[in-house]
Amino acid sequence: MVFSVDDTWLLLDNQLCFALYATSRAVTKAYAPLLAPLGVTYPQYLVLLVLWEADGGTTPPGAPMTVGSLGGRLFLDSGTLTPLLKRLEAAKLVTRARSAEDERVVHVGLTAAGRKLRKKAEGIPAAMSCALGLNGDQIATLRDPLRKVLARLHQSSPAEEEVRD
Amino acid sequence: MVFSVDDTWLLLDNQLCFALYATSRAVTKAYAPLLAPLGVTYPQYLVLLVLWEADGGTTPPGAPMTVGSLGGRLFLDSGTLTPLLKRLEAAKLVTRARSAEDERVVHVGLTAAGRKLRKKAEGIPAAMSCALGLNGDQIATLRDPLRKVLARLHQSSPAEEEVRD
DNA sequence: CCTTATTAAATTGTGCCCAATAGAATTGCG
DNA sequence: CGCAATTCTATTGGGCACAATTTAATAAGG
Repeated sequence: MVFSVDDTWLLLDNQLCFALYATSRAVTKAYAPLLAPLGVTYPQYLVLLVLWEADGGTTPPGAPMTVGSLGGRLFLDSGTLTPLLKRLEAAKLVTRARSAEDERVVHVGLTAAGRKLRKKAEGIPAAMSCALGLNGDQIATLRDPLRKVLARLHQSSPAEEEVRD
Repeated sequence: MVFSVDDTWLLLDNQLCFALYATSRAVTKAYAPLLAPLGVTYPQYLVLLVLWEADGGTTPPGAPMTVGSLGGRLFLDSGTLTPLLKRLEAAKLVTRARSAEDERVVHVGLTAAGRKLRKKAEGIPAAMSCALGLNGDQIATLRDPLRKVLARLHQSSPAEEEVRD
């Protein structure tokens, strides 16, 4: 039995991209019950992860997070982040304020409630690891090649920054 | 230097789920220039893949595709598919028609233009393989564990079908 | 039969995502 | 300085994704 390359590669279940697309959606759905107690969506949770990190232990007042730096970490632009941050602000988890030095910039920070939410989130990674059926090694084994692909895609289509040759 | 487990696992760049989420979005974006000549989006392309398969060589008139069977393949429900199929219908690529035997069911089929589009799509998998920087083996090595995770997630949260014990 | 479940799609409402554009502030340069 | 590029955020508009509800048709049980 002979298949043409095209026939085989066009089959949905042979495609990596579809596996990626479907799994990503399924994972996001799997977060819903874990995030419900926190009252946030998965993209909102990602914003909080970045803010918790920036807020973190050593020398807390590093450069404050902005819409742009958040977008740099999450690969999202203001078109997505602005309304999302407004919802987090309405939920009283984050603050948004124009920078005094540069009025173009909007600083994003955690409220006390937002900081406090971190405690309730600490069990989530372990719960997801269990839901996915993967241990730490297996997670790394899957994560690292994905980050390689991601880096390559961002290289060929950089998120607006200068491309150095 | 000692990190608590929670600290390490909450770091964005350690998370598999974020790598999945970010890579999936980047991949969808990478499809845009490849799909632009066909005039469809990535989810619309996925629907066409399923229809092309069902339309395919051996014994063409297998059971006709329906909104439900399409959703079964793509893990999407009518809330997503109905408007998407209406757009594909408006683009004259697919047909939608109530089944005569069961008026609840909507048959989805390809128009001549939809069938013809397959030719223009045949180069896409190879182009993506190149854009991702992965050969066939590497694609399989990444795809198969993703499908395992996907299967597990669909098992714990089945898409509405009966759960057998 | 005839009523009650069940099923398939469609609809509604909320929240992403992203491209394109617009506004406003700042920077660079002549 | 003055003004043209640049930068940062917000806005607009289209297209997913999904939960929850609705509508219509069929199946099942008494």
